[in-house]
Amino acid sequence: MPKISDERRAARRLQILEAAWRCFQRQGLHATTMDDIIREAGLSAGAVYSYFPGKEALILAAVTDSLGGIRDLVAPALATRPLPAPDVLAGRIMQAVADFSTREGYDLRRIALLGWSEAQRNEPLRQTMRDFYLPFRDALEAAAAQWQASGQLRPGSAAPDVARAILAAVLGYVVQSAVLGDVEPEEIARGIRALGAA
Amino acid sequence: MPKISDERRAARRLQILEAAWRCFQRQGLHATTMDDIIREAGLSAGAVYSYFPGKEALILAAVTDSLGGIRDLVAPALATRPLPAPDVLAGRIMQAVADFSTREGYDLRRIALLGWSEAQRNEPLRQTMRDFYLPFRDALEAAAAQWQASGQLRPGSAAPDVARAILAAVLGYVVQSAVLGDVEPEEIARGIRALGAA
Amino acid sequence: MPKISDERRAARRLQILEAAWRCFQRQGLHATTMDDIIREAGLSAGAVYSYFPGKEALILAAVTDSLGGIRDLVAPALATRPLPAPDVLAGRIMQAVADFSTREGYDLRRIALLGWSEAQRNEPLRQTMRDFYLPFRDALEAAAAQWQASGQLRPGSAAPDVARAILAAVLGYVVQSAVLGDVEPEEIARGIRALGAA
Amino acid sequence: MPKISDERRAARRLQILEAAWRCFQRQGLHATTMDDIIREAGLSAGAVYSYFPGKEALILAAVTDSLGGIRDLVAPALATRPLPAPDVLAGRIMQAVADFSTREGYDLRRIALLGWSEAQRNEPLRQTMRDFYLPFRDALEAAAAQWQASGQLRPGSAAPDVARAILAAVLGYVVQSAVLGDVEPEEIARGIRALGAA
DNA sequence: GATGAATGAGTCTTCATTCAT
DNA sequence: AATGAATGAAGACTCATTCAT
Repeated sequence: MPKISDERRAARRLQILEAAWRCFQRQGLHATTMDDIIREAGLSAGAVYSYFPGKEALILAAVTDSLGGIRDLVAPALATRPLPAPDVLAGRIMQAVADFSTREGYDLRRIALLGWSEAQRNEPLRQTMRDFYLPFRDALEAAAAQWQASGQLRPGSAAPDVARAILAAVLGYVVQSAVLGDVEPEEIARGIRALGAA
Repeated sequence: MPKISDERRAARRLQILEAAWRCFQRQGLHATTMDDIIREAGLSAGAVYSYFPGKEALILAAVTDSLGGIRDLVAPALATRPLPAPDVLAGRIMQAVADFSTREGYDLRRIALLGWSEAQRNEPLRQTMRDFYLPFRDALEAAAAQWQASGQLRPGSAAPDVARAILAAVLGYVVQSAVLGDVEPEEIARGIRALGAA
Repeated sequence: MPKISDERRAARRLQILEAAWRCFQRQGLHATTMDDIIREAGLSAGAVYSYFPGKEALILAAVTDSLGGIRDLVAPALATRPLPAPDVLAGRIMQAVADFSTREGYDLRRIALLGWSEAQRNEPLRQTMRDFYLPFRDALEAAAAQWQASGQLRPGSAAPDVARAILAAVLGYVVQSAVLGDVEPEEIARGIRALGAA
Repeated sequence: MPKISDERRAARRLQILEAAWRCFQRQGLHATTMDDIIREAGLSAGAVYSYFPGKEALILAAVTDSLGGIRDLVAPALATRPLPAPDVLAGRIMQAVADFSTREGYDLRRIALLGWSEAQRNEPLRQTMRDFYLPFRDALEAAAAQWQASGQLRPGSAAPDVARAILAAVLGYVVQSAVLGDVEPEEIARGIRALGAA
């Protein structure tokens, strides 16, 4: 039989990954069985296993790709020049995550929670996450340095602290939104702004 | 054996719950088998099942009790008078969580992540969390109202927004700490303070 | 502590046995747990085990006692003199079983089915049943001999065959009644009578 | 493995069902473990569970199929024309049951007892049995009407009563045979004949 | 390349029985 | 004598993965 084209292979891979996303988000990582994913993808067990060596790999790929998706969505906000004020930037990042989440069938916030949880005991996944969040925080730190230079931060403050605070706000927005469900990016942004006191 | 005293019963219950905590934190909620917990508790299967009707209940109890533990630790910070400035209060709350986590064998931050993840598809657990976080956020809102009254917030800001922002910072600290591991409460607090610009 | 009186012991035994009857009839032999019986009897596990060595013994005792109960109820019918005609006698026996079954909480027919089933793989129980049914059939055989002598049976017939046929009718009534539930002793009796053709 | 043919699927199903029959008959319904059946069938647990959703279904299928087997064996006796006399018909029906029972490894009489017992607390099974016995009794009633018409029953008798009496005899034969083991269809038939008195 | 039937180790849970108090 | 907490050996069922066709 003729080899399948690379293009077809990539499409198949994505088909499986999206099926996995839908299942993971619906039922969680562990409650999702390979059979669920196989059926959702409309393929055979053998087919799925020829694209991914196992469930672990599927989880890792699903999370990695999600993370990649966010990176692409968040990057523009970070690259905006002139750099928006801290509260505005944070708001835009959170909004990007929220927008990504409204995509048909994937609520990124839910997947993020599942991934964080899983990363506690899944070393490759943990590493993947570090590889995503650390550069992201570094980018925030660079932004903080600019704010500092332009006098938008309290004098004597440290860029790493600011980066950590803003990252916390973003991650915390995701948790709050997934668990309580009644928070908007704009509210958090306004709250941050409010803290910038008299 | 004759009827066991209420005190002994409670001690046994705690013995099992602590074993479950240790296991959950080590291996995650689903990767932990009842057998793991049973062995860790040093009891028999039947004994464990006579205190908890099943794994689900054990998960719920573990998370609920953890949450209760935090509440007790965090309450003093919220009750401090005069009320500390926003960044100081947030720092104290995060510090309380961090302190709780150093207790022998339970890292509360890890359990929190597991719980948030599980709450996505476990309705009783989700409700338990709402019952914990909502009043906590209300308390933050009350604090925000005081800050407003004393002119510590930017004029025209809304207390609910501030409460959401601070809750996000605290939750985000937990995520960042669990996933990246290189964040201290103090750093986030300083970062928040830094945002309170000129 | 003073020894319990024999009378009290017997009362306790009966209390347990009746609890077992009710449970067995409600849930079947195997679906009934010792705990069900213990709770139904309102005693402690230890108490029940001090009267019966185990579940097996409880089953055997429950069935044996049921059988004894029938024997006592059926005996008068067999002893009636002058001996009633075959269909009348069969009707009276079935009626006795039906009457016994209306006693509060024990439907003997149900217990009979459970016992027959269990006897397939429980040798002591099987033996107990043989010890009950064989003498009963012998008594029927004696009756048949009398019917023969008084010309109430077709000439040339054998008393053992008649005894087997009547026993079959009685047992079959129990089955039919338990499984289909719409049969009365009187109907079977009339049916037997109808067979005594021209 | 590619898709299995319907034929092979049916063969596998039967293989499992026959294994279950053998186990049930040997050890009873509840004392038979799924593991027993799995080993007897020479398959894996997963294979068995892919053909039957659980033990309950296996019990129901085993009994249902047994019942179907009898129906097929008994039907010819009921269809014989000219219709045999009541005692002869009853004898043939019982003989059909006895013949069925000598088949390698399945004693239908034992399975019948197990099924009756189980039907007490298993509603689907109970319904299956009603669906089998009721039409069978109806067929007997039709036969009784013919006997009546041809003057083979005592004048004034009712066909439903006769049907009930013959069904009782057949069921009772099964019980007597399973519990006491020393009864032949012919004996019961002769006994019934003997009751047709002078 | 693809299929999906089969595998079997592993999971949660139950329950008859015991025995320290 | 009585209690009822504790035991632990099963039991039913699941599911990631493989491989014959």
